Amino acid sequence: MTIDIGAKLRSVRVAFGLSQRALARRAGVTNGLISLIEQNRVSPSVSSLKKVLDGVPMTLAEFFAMDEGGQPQVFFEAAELVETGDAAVSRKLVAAARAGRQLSLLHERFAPGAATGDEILEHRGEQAGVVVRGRIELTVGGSTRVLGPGDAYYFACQLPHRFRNAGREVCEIVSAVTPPRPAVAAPVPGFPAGAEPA
Amino acid sequence: MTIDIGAKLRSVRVAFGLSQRALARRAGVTNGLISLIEQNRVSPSVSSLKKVLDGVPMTLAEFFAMDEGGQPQVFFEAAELVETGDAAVSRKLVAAARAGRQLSLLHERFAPGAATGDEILEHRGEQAGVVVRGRIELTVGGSTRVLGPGDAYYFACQLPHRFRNAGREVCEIVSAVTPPRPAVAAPVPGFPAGAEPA
DNA sequence: CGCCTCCGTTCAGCATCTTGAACACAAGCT
DNA sequence: AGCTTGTGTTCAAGATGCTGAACGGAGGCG
Repeated sequence: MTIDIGAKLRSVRVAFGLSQRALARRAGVTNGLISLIEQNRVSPSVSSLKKVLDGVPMTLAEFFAMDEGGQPQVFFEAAELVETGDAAVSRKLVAAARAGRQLSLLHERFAPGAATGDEILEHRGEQAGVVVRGRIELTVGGSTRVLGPGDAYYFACQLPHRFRNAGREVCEIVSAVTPPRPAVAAPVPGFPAGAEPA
Repeated sequence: MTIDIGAKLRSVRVAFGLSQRALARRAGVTNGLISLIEQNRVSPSVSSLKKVLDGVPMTLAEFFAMDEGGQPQVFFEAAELVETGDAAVSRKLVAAARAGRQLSLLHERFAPGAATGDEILEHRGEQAGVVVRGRIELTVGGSTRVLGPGDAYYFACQLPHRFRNAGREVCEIVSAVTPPRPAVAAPVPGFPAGAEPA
Protein backbone atom coordinates (compact mmCIF):
# COMPACT_ATOMS: atom_id res chain seq x y z
CA MET A 1 0.00 0.00 0.00
CA THR A 2 1.54 3.21 -1.12
CA ILE A 3 1.26 6.12 1.22
CA ASP A 4 -1.83 8.23 0.79
CA ILE A 5 -0.29 11.30 -0.75
CA GLY A 6 -3.63 12.32 -2.16
CA ALA A 7 -5.41 12.72 1.16
CA LYS A 8 -2.36 14.38 2.63
CA LEU A 9 -2.13 16.93 -0.14
CA ARG A 10 -5.85 17.59 -0.02
CA SER A 11 -5.82 18.23 3.71
CA VAL A 12 -2.88 20.57 3.30
CA ARG A 13 -4.51 22.44 0.47
CA VAL A 14 -7.83 22.78 2.32
CA ALA A 15 -5.99 23.86 5.45
CA PHE A 16 -4.59 26.75 3.45
CA GLY A 17 -8.00 27.57 2.04
CA LEU A 18 -6.96 27.11 -1.56
CA SER A 19 -8.88 25.62 -4.46
CA GLN A 20 -7.20 23.17 -6.79
CA ARG A 21 -6.97 25.87 -9.41
CA ALA A 22 -5.61 28.44 -6.99
CA LEU A 23 -2.94 26.07 -5.78
CA ALA A 24 -2.15 25.05 -9.34
CA ARG A 25 -1.67 28.67 -10.32
CA ARG A 26 0.73 29.30 -7.45
CA ALA A 27 2.60 26.09 -8.06
CA GLY A 28 2.88 26.48 -11.80
CA VAL A 29 1.11 23.26 -12.63
CA THR A 30 -2.32 22.51 -13.97
CA ASN A 31 -5.41 22.01 -11.89
CA GLY A 32 -5.88 18.64 -13.50
CA LEU A 33 -2.66 17.43 -11.98
CA ILE A 34 -3.71 18.50 -8.52
CA SER A 35 -6.94 16.64 -8.99
CA LEU A 36 -5.21 13.47 -10.17
CA ILE A 37 -2.73 13.55 -7.33
CA GLU A 38 -5.44 14.03 -4.72
CA GLN A 39 -7.29 11.04 -6.11
CA ASN A 40 -4.10 8.98 -6.00
CA ARG A 41 -4.49 8.32 -9.69
CA VAL A 42 -0.88 9.23 -10.27
CA SER A 43 2.24 9.11 -8.18
CA PRO A 44 3.70 12.54 -8.82
CA SER A 45 7.33 13.01 -9.60
CA VAL A 46 9.34 14.58 -6.84
CA SER A 47 9.85 17.70 -8.90
CA SER A 48 6.13 18.10 -9.45
CA LEU A 49 5.30 17.51 -5.81
CA LYS A 50 7.96 20.02 -4.86
CA LYS A 51 6.45 22.60 -7.20
CA VAL A 52 3.04 22.00 -5.70
CA LEU A 53 4.28 22.28 -2.12
CA ASP A 54 6.24 25.41 -2.97
CA GLY A 55 2.89 26.98 -3.72
CA VAL A 56 1.63 26.37 -0.20
CA PRO A 57 4.45 26.77 0.96
CA MET A 58 5.69 23.66 2.66
CA THR A 59 8.83 21.60 2.38
CA LEU A 60 8.93 18.01 1.25
CA ALA A 61 10.32 17.02 4.63
CA GLU A 62 7.44 18.67 6.43
CA PHE A 63 4.96 17.11 4.08
CA PHE A 64 6.19 13.58 4.58
CA ALA A 65 6.64 14.10 8.30
CA MET A 66 2.96 14.88 8.73
CA ASP A 67 1.32 12.42 11.04
CA GLU A 68 -1.08 12.05 13.89
CA GLY A 69 -0.57 10.90 17.47
CA GLY A 70 -2.44 9.98 20.62
CA GLN A 71 -1.42 9.48 24.21
CA PRO A 72 -3.17 7.35 26.82
CA GLN A 73 -1.07 6.25 29.76
CA VAL A 74 1.27 8.72 31.45
CA PHE A 75 2.90 7.04 34.42
CA PHE A 76 4.82 3.80 34.41
CA GLU A 77 6.18 2.05 37.48
CA ALA A 78 9.50 0.32 37.17
CA ALA A 79 7.87 -3.03 37.87
CA GLU A 80 5.31 -2.77 35.12
CA LEU A 81 7.69 -1.85 32.36
CA VAL A 82 7.83 -4.42 29.64
CA GLU A 83 11.14 -6.17 29.81
CA THR A 84 12.78 -7.88 26.88
CA GLY A 85 16.16 -9.36 26.24
CA ASP A 86 18.17 -11.87 28.23
CA ALA A 87 20.35 -11.76 31.32
CA ALA A 88 23.16 -10.12 29.43
CA VAL A 89 21.22 -7.26 27.93
CA SER A 90 17.90 -6.34 29.45
CA ARG A 91 15.65 -3.69 28.00
CA LYS A 92 12.77 -2.08 29.77
CA LEU A 93 10.50 -0.38 27.35
CA VAL A 94 8.83 2.71 28.71
CA ALA A 95 6.73 3.39 25.71
CA ALA A 96 6.43 1.17 22.75
CA ALA A 97 6.70 2.74 19.39
CA ARG A 98 3.22 1.49 18.70
CA ALA A 99 -0.03 3.38 18.95
CA GLY A 100 1.17 6.30 16.93
CA ARG A 101 3.64 7.42 19.51
CA GLN A 102 6.58 9.37 18.28
CA LEU A 103 9.06 8.17 20.81
CA SER A 104 10.37 5.01 22.39
CA LEU A 105 12.20 5.20 25.67
CA LEU A 106 14.35 2.35 26.94
CA HIS A 107 16.04 1.59 30.22
CA GLU A 108 18.82 -0.77 29.26
CA ARG A 109 21.18 -2.82 31.35
CA PHE A 110 24.31 -4.44 29.97
CA ALA A 111 25.99 -7.16 31.99
CA PRO A 112 29.82 -7.23 31.90
CA GLY A 113 30.91 -8.54 28.53
CA ALA A 114 27.48 -8.21 27.02
CA ALA A 115 27.06 -6.74 23.57
CA THR A 116 24.47 -6.08 20.96
CA GLY A 117 25.19 -7.59 17.58
CA ASP A 118 25.84 -5.55 14.55
CA GLU A 119 22.14 -5.21 14.07
CA ILE A 120 22.01 -3.73 10.67
CA LEU A 121 19.50 -1.78 8.68
CA GLU A 122 16.70 -2.82 10.99
CA HIS A 123 15.93 0.40 12.79
CA ARG A 124 14.92 3.66 11.33
CA GLY A 125 14.99 7.12 12.72
CA GLU A 126 17.35 8.44 15.30
CA GLN A 127 18.63 7.26 18.61
CA ALA A 128 20.13 9.00 21.61
CA GLY A 129 21.08 8.01 25.10
CA VAL A 130 22.83 8.87 28.33
CA VAL A 131 25.02 6.53 30.34
CA VAL A 132 23.71 6.34 33.89
CA ARG A 133 26.10 3.83 35.41
CA GLY A 134 29.20 1.93 34.35
CA ARG A 135 30.92 2.19 31.01
CA ILE A 136 29.95 1.19 27.51
CA GLU A 137 31.89 0.88 24.29
CA LEU A 138 29.91 2.26 21.40
CA THR A 139 30.76 1.85 17.73
CA VAL A 140 28.87 3.92 15.18
CA GLY A 141 29.73 3.94 11.55
CA GLY A 142 33.47 3.74 11.63
CA SER A 143 34.28 5.25 14.99
CA THR A 144 34.41 3.74 18.45
CA ARG A 145 34.28 5.41 21.82
CA VAL A 146 34.00 4.38 25.45
CA LEU A 147 31.38 6.34 27.33
CA GLY A 148 31.07 6.71 31.10
CA PRO A 149 28.41 8.05 33.45
CA GLY A 150 26.94 11.29 32.13
CA ASP A 151 28.34 10.80 28.67
CA ALA A 152 25.89 10.62 25.83
CA TYR A 153 25.46 9.75 22.18
CA TYR A 154 23.24 10.58 19.25
CA PHE A 155 23.14 8.94 15.84
CA ALA A 156 20.91 7.85 12.98
CA CYS A 157 19.77 4.29 13.55
CA GLN A 158 20.51 3.24 10.01
CA LEU A 159 24.21 3.54 10.63
CA PRO A 160 25.69 0.25 11.72
CA HIS A 161 26.04 0.44 15.48
CA ARG A 162 27.18 -1.85 18.27
CA PHE A 163 27.11 -1.61 22.04
CA ARG A 164 29.56 -3.58 24.18
CA ASN A 165 30.22 -3.56 27.88
CA ALA A 166 33.97 -4.02 28.03
CA GLY A 167 34.24 -3.37 31.75
CA ARG A 168 33.57 -5.44 34.85
CA GLU A 169 30.68 -3.41 36.12
CA VAL A 170 27.07 -3.50 34.99
CA CYS A 171 26.29 -0.65 32.63
CA GLU A 172 23.00 1.18 32.68
CA ILE A 173 21.70 3.41 29.92
CA VAL A 174 18.59 5.41 29.27
CA SER A 175 18.02 5.76 25.58
CA ALA A 176 15.38 7.18 23.30
CA VAL A 177 14.50 6.10 19.82
CA THR A 178 12.44 7.81 17.19
CA PRO A 179 10.20 7.35 15.27
CA PRO A 180 7.42 4.84 15.76
CA ARG A 181 7.27 3.80 12.17
CA PRO A 182 4.50 1.18 11.93
CA ALA A 183 6.38 -1.94 11.01
CA VAL A 184 5.47 -2.41 7.40
CA ALA A 185 5.80 -6.06 6.52
CA ALA A 186 7.53 -5.53 3.25
CA PRO A 187 8.82 -8.87 2.04
CA VAL A 188 11.52 -8.03 -0.41
CA PRO A 189 11.82 -10.71 -3.05
CA GLY A 190 15.36 -11.87 -3.31
CA PHE A 191 16.46 -10.02 -0.25
CA PRO A 192 20.03 -11.17 0.26
CA ALA A 193 20.90 -12.68 3.60
CA GLY A 194 24.57 -11.88 3.89
CA ALA A 195 25.07 -9.23 1.30
CA GLU A 196 26.63 -6.81 3.71
CA PRO A 197 30.25 -5.83 3.44
CA ALA A 198 32.15 -4.88 6.57
CA MET B 1 17.62 24.34 -9.44
CA THR B 2 15.88 21.18 -8.61
CA ILE B 3 17.02 19.81 -5.30
CA ASP B 4 19.87 17.41 -5.85
CA ILE B 5 18.18 14.19 -4.99
CA GLY B 6 20.92 12.44 -6.86
CA ALA B 7 23.72 13.38 -4.52
CA LYS B 8 21.53 12.71 -1.54
CA LEU B 9 20.58 9.25 -2.71
CA ARG B 10 24.12 8.44 -3.62
CA SER B 11 25.45 9.45 -0.23
CA VAL B 12 22.77 7.39 1.45
CA ARG B 13 23.47 4.37 -0.69
CA VAL B 14 27.22 4.58 -0.18
CA ALA B 15 26.74 5.06 3.55
CA PHE B 16 25.06 1.68 3.59
CA GLY B 17 27.75 0.10 1.52
CA LEU B 18 25.40 -0.90 -1.25
CA SER B 19 26.03 -0.94 -4.96
CA GLN B 20 23.48 0.44 -7.37
CA ARG B 21 22.54 -3.08 -8.34
CA ALA B 22 22.29 -4.28 -4.76
CA LEU B 23 20.05 -1.40 -3.84
CA ALA B 24 18.01 -1.89 -6.98
CA ARG B 25 17.46 -5.54 -6.11
CA ARG B 26 16.26 -4.70 -2.63
CA ALA B 27 14.08 -1.89 -3.83
CA GLY B 28 12.53 -3.77 -6.69
CA VAL B 29 13.68 -1.36 -9.37
CA THR B 30 16.36 -1.54 -12.02
CA ASN B 31 19.95 -0.49 -11.55
CA GLY B 32 19.61 1.84 -14.50
CA LEU B 33 17.02 3.86 -12.66
CA ILE B 34 19.27 4.25 -9.64
CA SER B 35 22.02 5.46 -11.92
CA LEU B 36 19.77 7.98 -13.66
CA ILE B 37 18.41 9.30 -10.41
CA GLU B 38 21.86 9.74 -8.93
CA GLN B 39 22.92 11.72 -11.99
CA ASN B 40 19.82 13.89 -11.64
CA ARG B 41 18.88 12.95 -15.16
CA VAL B 42 15.35 12.20 -14.04
CA SER B 43 13.12 13.38 -11.24
CA PRO B 44 11.79 10.12 -9.87
CA SER B 45 8.15 9.67 -9.05
CA VAL B 46 7.35 9.57 -5.38
CA SER B 47 6.37 5.93 -5.63
CA SER B 48 9.70 5.03 -7.18
CA LEU B 49 11.68 7.01 -4.67
CA LYS B 50 9.74 5.35 -1.89
CA LYS B 51 10.52 1.92 -3.30
CA VAL B 52 14.18 2.81 -3.46
CA LEU B 53 14.27 4.15 0.10
CA ASP B 54 12.39 1.12 1.39
CA GLY B 55 15.38 -0.89 0.28
CA VAL B 56 17.71 1.04 2.56
CA PRO B 57 15.47 1.36 4.65
CA MET B 58 14.66 5.00 5.15
CA THR B 59 11.44 6.97 5.08
CA LEU B 60 10.74 9.77 2.67
CA ALA B 61 10.52 12.16 5.60
CA GLU B 62 13.95 11.11 6.81
CA PHE B 63 15.35 11.40 3.34
CA PHE B 64 14.12 14.92 2.73
CA ALA B 65 14.98 16.00 6.26
CA MET B 66 18.52 14.83 5.73
CA ASP B 67 21.10 17.50 5.84
CA GLU B 68 23.49 17.71 2.98
CA GLY B 69 26.47 17.85 5.28
CA GLY B 70 26.61 14.20 6.17
CA GLN B 71 26.39 12.90 9.68
CA PRO B 72 26.86 15.17 12.66
CA GLN B 73 28.43 14.50 16.00
CA VAL B 74 27.77 11.14 17.60
CA PHE B 75 29.55 11.10 20.94
CA PHE B 76 29.15 13.65 23.70
CA GLU B 77 31.18 13.78 26.87
CA ALA B 78 29.43 14.76 30.06
CA ALA B 79 31.58 17.86 30.35
CA GLU B 80 30.81 19.20 26.93
CA LEU B 81 27.05 18.93 27.18
CA VAL B 82 25.32 22.26 26.99
CA GLU B 83 23.95 23.08 30.40
CA THR B 84 21.03 25.37 30.99
CA GLY B 85 18.90 26.25 33.96
CA ASP B 86 19.86 27.35 37.44
CA ALA B 87 21.12 25.65 40.55
CA ALA B 88 17.69 24.29 41.33
CA VAL B 89 16.99 22.67 38.01
CA SER B 90 19.88 21.95 35.70
CA ARG B 91 19.43 20.60 32.21
CA LYS B 92 22.13 19.05 30.11
CA LEU B 93 21.11 18.97 26.51
CA VAL B 94 22.48 16.02 24.60
CA ALA B 95 21.09 16.99 21.25
CA ALA B 96 19.10 20.01 20.34
CA ALA B 97 16.09 19.61 18.17
CA ARG B 98 17.79 21.80 15.63
CA ALA B 99 19.49 20.75 12.45
CA GLY B 100 16.66 18.53 11.41
CA ARG B 101 17.07 16.25 14.37
CA GLN B 102 13.96 14.56 15.55
CA LEU B 103 14.86 14.12 19.15
CA SER B 104 16.05 16.09 22.13
CA LEU B 105 17.61 14.26 25.02
CA LEU B 106 18.01 15.87 28.41
CA HIS B 107 19.87 14.92 31.54
CA GLU B 108 18.03 16.82 34.26
CA ARG B 109 18.80 17.41 37.91
CA PHE B 110 16.25 18.71 40.37
CA ALA B 111 17.56 20.05 43.67
CA PRO B 112 15.38 19.38 46.72
CA GLY B 113 12.33 21.61 46.55
CA ALA B 114 12.95 22.58 42.96
CA ALA B 115 10.10 22.63 40.47
CA THR B 116 9.31 23.56 36.93
CA GLY B 117 6.43 25.96 36.43
CA ASP B 118 3.26 25.06 34.65
CA GLU B 119 4.84 25.47 31.30
CA ILE B 120 3.96 26.45 27.85
CA LEU B 121 0.99 24.89 26.22
CA GLU B 122 2.13 25.77 22.75
CA HIS B 123 4.83 23.17 22.86
CA ARG B 124 3.81 20.28 20.66
CA GLY B 125 5.27 16.86 20.50
CA GLU B 126 5.72 14.19 23.13
CA GLN B 127 7.90 13.73 26.14
CA ALA B 128 9.11 10.70 28.05
CA GLY B 129 11.60 10.05 30.81
CA VAL B 130 13.03 7.68 33.36
CA VAL B 131 13.92 8.56 36.94
CA VAL B 132 17.53 7.64 37.58
CA ARG B 133 17.95 8.82 41.15
CA GLY B 134 15.77 10.30 43.87
CA ARG B 135 12.06 10.98 43.65
CA ILE B 136 10.02 13.40 41.62
CA GLU B 137 6.43 14.49 41.81
CA LEU B 138 4.90 14.76 38.38
CA THR B 139 1.58 16.33 37.54
CA VAL B 140 0.15 15.82 34.07
CA GLY B 141 -3.29 16.97 33.13
CA GLY B 142 -5.26 16.36 36.28
CA SER B 143 -3.30 13.54 37.85
CA THR B 144 -0.26 13.60 40.11
CA ARG B 145 2.15 10.85 40.92
CA VAL B 146 5.45 10.44 42.72
CA LEU B 147 8.02 8.52 40.73
CA GLY B 148 11.12 6.81 42.07
CA PRO B 149 14.23 5.28 40.47
CA GLY B 150 13.30 3.16 37.48
CA ASP B 151 9.83 4.65 37.19
CA ALA B 152 8.96 6.42 33.99
CA TYR B 153 6.45 8.68 32.29
CA TYR B 154 5.17 9.50 28.84
CA PHE B 155 2.80 12.28 27.83
CA ALA B 156 1.92 14.75 25.13
CA CYS B 157 3.55 18.10 25.69
CA GLN B 158 0.32 20.02 25.16
CA LEU B 159 -1.00 18.73 28.45
CA PRO B 160 -0.17 21.03 31.34
CA HIS B 161 2.66 19.40 33.24
CA ARG B 162 4.74 20.18 36.28
CA PHE B 163 7.77 18.58 37.88
CA ARG B 164 8.53 19.05 41.57
CA ASN B 165 11.15 17.50 43.80
CA ALA B 166 9.27 17.06 47.09
CA GLY B 167 12.01 15.02 48.75
CA ARG B 168 15.28 15.87 50.42
CA GLU B 169 17.50 14.15 47.89
CA VAL B 170 18.60 15.40 44.53
CA CYS B 171 16.54 13.88 41.76
CA GLU B 172 18.04 12.89 38.44
CA ILE B 173 16.06 12.22 35.29
CA VAL B 174 16.87 11.33 31.71
CA SER B 175 14.15 12.56 29.43
CA ALA B 176 13.50 12.72 25.72
CA VAL B 177 11.40 15.21 23.82
CA THR B 178 10.21 15.13 20.26
CA PRO B 179 10.55 18.57 18.79
CA PRO B 180 7.57 20.63 17.75
CA ARG B 181 6.94 20.63 14.07
CA PRO B 182 8.71 23.60 12.51
CA ALA B 183 6.04 26.04 11.54
CA VAL B 184 5.48 26.99 7.94
CA ALA B 185 8.05 29.57 7.05
CA ALA B 186 7.08 32.22 4.55
CA PRO B 187 3.87 34.20 4.98
CA VAL B 188 1.39 33.38 2.29
CA PRO B 189 -0.67 36.23 0.91
CA GLY B 190 -4.22 35.47 1.86
CA PHE B 191 -3.26 32.75 4.26
CA PRO B 192 -6.17 32.21 6.66
CA ALA B 193 -5.43 32.48 10.33
CA GLY B 194 -6.70 29.33 11.96
CA ALA B 195 -7.82 26.62 9.62
CA GLU B 196 -6.90 23.23 11.03
CA PRO B 197 -8.15 20.20 9.17
CA ALA B 198 -10.30 17.93 11.24
C1' DC C 1 -35.22 31.98 -17.02
C1' DG C 2 -30.29 32.96 -19.00
C1' DC C 3 -25.72 34.13 -18.01
C1' DC C 4 -21.59 34.23 -15.44
C1' DT C 5 -17.95 32.36 -12.36
C1' DC C 6 -16.26 29.23 -9.62
C1' DC C 7 -15.61 24.29 -8.30
C1' DG C 8 -13.60 19.35 -9.12
C1' DT C 9 -13.30 15.69 -12.65
C1' DT C 10 -12.08 13.48 -17.10
C1' DC C 11 -9.43 12.39 -21.29
C1' DA C 12 -6.45 12.45 -25.69
C1' DG C 13 -1.89 13.45 -26.58
C1' DC C 14 2.64 14.88 -25.47
C1' DA C 15 6.50 14.74 -22.09
C1' DT C 16 8.85 12.24 -18.83
C1' DC C 17 9.94 8.36 -16.15
C1' DT C 18 11.23 3.42 -16.06
C1' DT C 19 12.66 -0.87 -17.85
C1' DG C 20 15.64 -4.50 -19.81
C1' DA C 21 19.48 -5.24 -22.17
C1' DA C 22 23.28 -3.81 -23.75
C1' DC C 23 28.05 -1.31 -23.05
C1' DA C 24 32.90 -0.28 -21.11
C1' DC C 25 36.01 -0.64 -17.38
C1' DA C 26 38.34 -2.84 -13.22
C1' DA C 27 39.72 -6.63 -10.08
C1' DG C 28 40.50 -11.39 -8.94
C1' DC C 29 41.46 -16.04 -10.23
C1' DT C 30 42.98 -20.39 -13.56
C1' DA D 1 46.32 -14.65 -22.07
C1' DG D 2 41.34 -15.75 -21.10
C1' DC D 3 37.23 -16.19 -17.90
C1' DT D 4 34.22 -14.59 -14.23
C1' DT D 5 32.13 -11.17 -11.24
C1' DG D 6 31.81 -6.86 -9.89
C1' DT D 7 31.19 -1.73 -10.75
C1' DG D 8 28.52 2.45 -13.12
C1' DT D 9 26.65 4.18 -17.58
C1' DT D 10 23.75 4.39 -21.83
C1' DC D 11 19.73 3.81 -24.84
C1' DA D 12 15.34 2.20 -27.47
C1' DA D 13 10.91 0.86 -26.15
C1' DG D 14 7.19 0.63 -23.06
C1' DA D 15 4.78 2.56 -18.92
C1' DT D 16 3.39 6.50 -16.51
C1' DG D 17 3.16 11.41 -15.33
C1' DC D 18 1.49 15.69 -16.99
C1' DT D 19 -0.85 19.17 -19.88
C1' DG D 20 -4.54 21.68 -22.08
C1' DA D 21 -9.05 21.67 -23.07
C1' DA D 22 -13.08 19.93 -22.39
C1' DC D 23 -17.25 18.43 -19.18
C1' DG D 24 -21.06 18.56 -15.51
C1' DG D 25 -22.52 20.65 -11.27
C1' DA D 26 -23.15 24.44 -7.68
C1' DG D 27 -24.02 28.80 -6.56
C1' DG D 28 -24.89 34.19 -7.43
C1' DC D 29 -27.18 37.76 -10.00
C1' DG D 30 -29.93 40.41 -13.58
